[in-house]
Amino acid sequence: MVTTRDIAERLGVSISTVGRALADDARISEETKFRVRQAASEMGYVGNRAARMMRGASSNVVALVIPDIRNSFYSTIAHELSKNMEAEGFQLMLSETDDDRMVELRHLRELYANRVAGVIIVPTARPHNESVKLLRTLPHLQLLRRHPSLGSQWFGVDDHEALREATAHLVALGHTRIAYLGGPEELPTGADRLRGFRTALREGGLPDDAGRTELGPPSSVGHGRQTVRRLLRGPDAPTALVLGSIQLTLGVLEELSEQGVKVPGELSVVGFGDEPGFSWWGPGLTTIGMPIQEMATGCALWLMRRLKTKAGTDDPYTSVSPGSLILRGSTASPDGRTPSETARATAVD
Amino acid sequence: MVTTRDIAERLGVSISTVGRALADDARISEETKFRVRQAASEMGYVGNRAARMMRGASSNVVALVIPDIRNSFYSTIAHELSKNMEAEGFQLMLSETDDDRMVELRHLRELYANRVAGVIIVPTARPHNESVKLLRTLPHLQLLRRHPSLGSQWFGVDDHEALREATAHLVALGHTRIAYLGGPEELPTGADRLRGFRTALREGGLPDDAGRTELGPPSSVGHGRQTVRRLLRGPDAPTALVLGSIQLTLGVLEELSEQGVKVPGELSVVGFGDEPGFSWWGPGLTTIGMPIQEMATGCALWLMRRLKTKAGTDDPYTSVSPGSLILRGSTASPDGRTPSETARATAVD
DNA sequence: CTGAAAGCGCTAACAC
DNA sequence: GTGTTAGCGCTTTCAG
Repeated sequence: MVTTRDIAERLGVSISTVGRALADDARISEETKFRVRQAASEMGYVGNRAARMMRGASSNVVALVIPDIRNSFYSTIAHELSKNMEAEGFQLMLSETDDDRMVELRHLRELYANRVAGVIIVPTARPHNESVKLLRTLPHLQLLRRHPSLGSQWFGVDDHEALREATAHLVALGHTRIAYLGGPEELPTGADRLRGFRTALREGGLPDDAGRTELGPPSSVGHGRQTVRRLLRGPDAPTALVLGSIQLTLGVLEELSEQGVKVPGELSVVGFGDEPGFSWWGPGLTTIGMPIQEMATGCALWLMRRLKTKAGTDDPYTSVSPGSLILRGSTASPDGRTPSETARATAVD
Repeated sequence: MVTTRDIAERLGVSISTVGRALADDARISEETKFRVRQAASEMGYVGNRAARMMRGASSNVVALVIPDIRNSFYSTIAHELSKNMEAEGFQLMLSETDDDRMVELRHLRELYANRVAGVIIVPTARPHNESVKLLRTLPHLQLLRRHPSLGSQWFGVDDHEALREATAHLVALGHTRIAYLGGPEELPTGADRLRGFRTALREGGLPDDAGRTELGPPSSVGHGRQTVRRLLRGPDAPTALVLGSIQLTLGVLEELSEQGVKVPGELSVVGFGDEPGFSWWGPGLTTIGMPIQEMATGCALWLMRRLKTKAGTDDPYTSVSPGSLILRGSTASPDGRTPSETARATAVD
């Protein structure tokens, strides 16, 4: 492991001359700088960041704390962050919580021990008290989910509006028995999406029992499969289904394919997110597209700026990106007409 | 930022006593240990790993260097590593190279500057010379791709056999114009897969011009779309297609869906990898399943052991996991019979 | 059982 | 222009 001292000895100069030369200090002659850089390169010198950090330099590591990287929302975010940060010389640390607050805490402790420069976090439903304390002393940013105790720097999407729009689409088609399958209410996103669903029903003038809600683990494909199977077996089976998470959507699609359920004939479906396979599923999945990429880029740029300018930019900051409903073939009127036929019929009426 | 010194001052003991108490040194009385731990906890003390590293402690960070986390192979690997490492108190650094050797080099420099404990890398086609040097001084492990200059610690899958098996399946069905679309030959995986394809043709007794190979960027969905479009337009359009990368498969599936190509009627297709949507694509995609998860777990365990036991376990190590052909509906004889019909026919013949 | 002191690699006063 | 020195937070001799 070659150090500045090694270079100094070899060149017969002092350690600080080497340090200054490498830092391109104005007081060092060009010739010395050249010799030092030459030697450093030859000897394979790479500065020790641990030592620099002890001298007050800040880390160049930013951590991303998320439930599960296999969820494409999060891998998109990780990619976008990584790309933007690499350009600025930052490295990305990846911490998966599996939505377990104790795992989250252990990660945050490690991140703090490593004195990371910043943290971008999709918090668990109820972060541990110590997690909150740790984050208070670290530049951080919440993503998607927003927990009041973790400050007011937040980048997310308009979950309420997205679900409202998706549900309103089904209401407009004439559905009166609509089910919503999404994450638990204790997650901020889960609560917002559920509210959006209910808002649309209310605005559509539907009675309270028109909507049926099934909440559960948002990242469980299996839970999606089981729930949709149960929903369809019941006596008052819904004629339409709105999803509130990618993984649940994946489970539902698998199950519906396997059972040979006719979509949109027997059931209209609105998915969540827009995965590669969604467009070729059955008649094409009508789904809620989320601007994850844009959000992640914004988030990266904001944090980079925050970290570069030492300034205490701790002002509340909120960025809400809108989702968009992508219309394909999986939704139709309960009587079997397609959306366009319904539109025409409505126009004639 | 609270240090051991702060604790020492508050308790009126020396810094070394605090250090020893926190390290659970045998020479410190239980009472003192208790008081120190109490104070540390109250004051929110978290040890500074940078300082520890300067005293010779090793980092608890392992880096994963991959082309693109959005590729589900890599996100699965990242997840599996993360899960296994968290249990051992390690953190995961994520570095994306975008298959650019200069980006790869910049990442490796940073990783070295941060003195990471180890590196798990899916190398670019031709790593920079300095990258090779850096890796030599760092415990590392190659994943999937294997570059001779980067040592002989490698975890991967049997690409040759996987493609051989997939292609043999098509040959057995009676196809005589088979196309292979995969990554460039300069990637070790690309070369192996291509060889597997050719081996199967040869073993099937097909002439050299039976196989048509299209090599290109393995992670470009768009390239997959364009190539399949071009292939199908030609005069000698193949009757079967084997894919050699996930992203290319995604592109091909999108394009075939969009163009309404009849599968397996007009074209038999064998995909690469097994994504959620592959089972519900058209008639179900026959595809090459890769045991990525098992490989990643093995890889994590191996590296953890290697890092825990300071021992210089630098013996060559190679682990090859076998892929498996998953039969669904996208392959049939060129004359339109399904695989089972062919089997029966063959039996009768 | 506990304290004093040295030193890891680097940077930044403070000399000359 | 360059050298000397101190000190970041921690561990680890070496002394009591």
